[in-house]
Amino acid sequence: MVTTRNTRDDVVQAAGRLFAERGYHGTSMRDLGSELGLLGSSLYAHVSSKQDLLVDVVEEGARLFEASAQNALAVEGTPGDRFRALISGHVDVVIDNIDVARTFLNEARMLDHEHRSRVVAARDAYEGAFRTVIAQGVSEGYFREDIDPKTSSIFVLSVLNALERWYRPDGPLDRDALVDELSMFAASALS
Amino acid sequence: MVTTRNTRDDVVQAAGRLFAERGYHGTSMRDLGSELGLLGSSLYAHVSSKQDLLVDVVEEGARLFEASAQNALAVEGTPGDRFRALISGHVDVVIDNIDVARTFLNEARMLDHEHRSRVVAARDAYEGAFRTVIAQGVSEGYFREDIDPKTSSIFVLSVLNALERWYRPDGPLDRDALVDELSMFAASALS
DNA sequence: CCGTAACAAACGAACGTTCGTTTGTCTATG
DNA sequence: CATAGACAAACGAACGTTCGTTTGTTACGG
Repeated sequence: MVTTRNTRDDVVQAAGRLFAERGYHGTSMRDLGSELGLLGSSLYAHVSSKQDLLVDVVEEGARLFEASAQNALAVEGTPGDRFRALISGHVDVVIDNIDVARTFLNEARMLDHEHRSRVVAARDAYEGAFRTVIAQGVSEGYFREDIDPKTSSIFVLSVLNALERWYRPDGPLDRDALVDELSMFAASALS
Repeated sequence: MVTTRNTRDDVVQAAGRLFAERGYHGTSMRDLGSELGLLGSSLYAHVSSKQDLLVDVVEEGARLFEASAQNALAVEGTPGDRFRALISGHVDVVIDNIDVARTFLNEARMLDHEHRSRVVAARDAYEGAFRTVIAQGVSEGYFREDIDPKTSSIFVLSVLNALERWYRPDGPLDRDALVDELSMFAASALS
């Protein structure tokens, strides 16, 4: 008989899964316990509060997106290369961490003011990376001159963030096809 | 002193506002009562359950989007004209009924199976309208030949649905500017 | 190598609070 | 005067969390 014991990371991961599926307020500590074969009360051996779990999941999401943006901004080559790196990195973050990404995108507003403003700042910085690269693309002639980097970055991020809503691992588009389709769509929109 | 009494529509409208802001599970009947200057229990003079309120709001959303799609499909002229009508109608629905739209887009999954599958069907039909018009555009030479109407409709709807997340009535883009920017972006992406 | 102390993980009961909802009563309006 | 709207009290269930305790594993001194 294999009695696997749970670690804190198991709890955080399961929390991400349930928060993504049912929402933060739609998930009870007893729900979360059941998911791990535990009582709700047993979770407090690993975490200090339910809010704490949300903080952990959302901050991991913020870290993942931030790292992806930093990586893309450092890509040498044309603005088009960096633009594609932003898209490729975003796709990787979402499909490799779908629960974290969904919780980050949908449940961050349930955080208290302090933590939420940290997340808002992270999101603004992430959008700033897109704006920067798009502005580079405009000034270097890769994109149309009449596009507004601010508005365009919102539109492009809209398409990327929606991935969380419809992507299925067993769907017809694998990672590479997804990046191709998204890059083509977004690049065409700006060219 | 004007003590306006509340009607059922007042309750549904306030429910839409709170569901949009805090989510269905993040809104209590006492919260909703406070919003109207009532006790939570007083709401039961108007509705039979909290779930009922969600059904009302979400179904109104479904009706609004469906009507908009029907209207756009009936537009005479080029596929480009119908495509712009789809976008224009979507923008109108969202900015004129922001709370209903947000609840429809984000809280429909909290419905029980029966009602949710009705909403999923409505959403599929709405996406179908986009797919149809895009396919017309491809076969009549308005859009690129190598685009997939199914994938493209998802991408275009991603941009439109995200409007709910960042649109502010006092923002720099008014309705017409919004329709212009979105139509330009989407049409460029497909051309 | 054995025995024991320390520890982390989980239990199960209970806490106070909030939840959605029901009930019976009052009040104002048409 | 009938009725719809609101009140206020109360219901049982569920909530997040705490508590004292038990269990299984790990580390170490003799």
